[in-house]
Amino acid sequence: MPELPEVEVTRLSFADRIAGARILKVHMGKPLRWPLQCDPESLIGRQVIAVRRRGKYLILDLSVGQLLVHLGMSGSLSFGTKLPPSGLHDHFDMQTTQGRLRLNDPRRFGAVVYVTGDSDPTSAKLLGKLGMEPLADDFTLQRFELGLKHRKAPIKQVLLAGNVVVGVGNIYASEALFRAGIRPTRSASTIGKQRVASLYGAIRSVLAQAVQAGGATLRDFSNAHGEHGHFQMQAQVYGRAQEPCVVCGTRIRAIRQGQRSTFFCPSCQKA
DNA sequence: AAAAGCCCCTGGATGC
DNA sequence: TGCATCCAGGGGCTTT
Repeated sequence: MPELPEVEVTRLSFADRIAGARILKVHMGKPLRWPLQCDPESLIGRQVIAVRRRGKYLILDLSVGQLLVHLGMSGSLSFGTKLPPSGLHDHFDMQTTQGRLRLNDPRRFGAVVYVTGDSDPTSAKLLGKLGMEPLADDFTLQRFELGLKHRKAPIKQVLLAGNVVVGVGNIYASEALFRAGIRPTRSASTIGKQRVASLYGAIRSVLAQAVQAGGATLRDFSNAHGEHGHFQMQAQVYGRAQEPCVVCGTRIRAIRQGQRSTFFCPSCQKA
């Protein structure tokens, strides 16, 4: 579920509150996508220094090592001193001196993985091939053009793949392409300079707006305070099959690309 | 190197 | 009410 905005909103909702906390107890529920890679007991006594984000991963820097947290499709984090009793889908529960951090993830595509640091092989495997951070200064139009240059696949799938630019998932890929007026099936390398520039701007502005809106809550996303996002109200094509385009009134169309649904306006996104 | 499929898993909505 | 089917915000892995 969570794309870059939801992960960033989650980070912002607990990073300051957990910073400096000492780990008191760690409990794992059912297996997640990958094992923790360490004895939970060994984390006790370590401090959480800071929470960073890389793509859709959260990185909890500990006094020794790091925890990589991924929310998968259905994961969400809560952090607080008065969380309700642990439930069926709570699969990671970490008590600290400043509150309890909990991952709820019904589908268990998410993960919490311990790594020793940036050079840990597991860290390299998971983070090493990630593309550019869309909201960072070093994500430039020139680098984006270069990234698309040799990609013949449909632009929607190149965005989703995450090896050119990270964080753009199924909702924001459709939204950014709509705002840029580009057909999702268009081969990435054949998009003209002008239109690549539009897409570049659209990716950055859509993601930034979504962070501002607290992310998108389609069914169950909430930040670590338990608050829902409302970007879904600003979605112009995602989930709007058969509804009129907000710009021209043409019916929004839904297609399948690589086992995922894509939404676009056949009139506003002609090429 | 890049592209296309296949899974992992649970639950909600829809249809018969 | 029950049961089958399809769909869902991701992405690593294997095979072309």
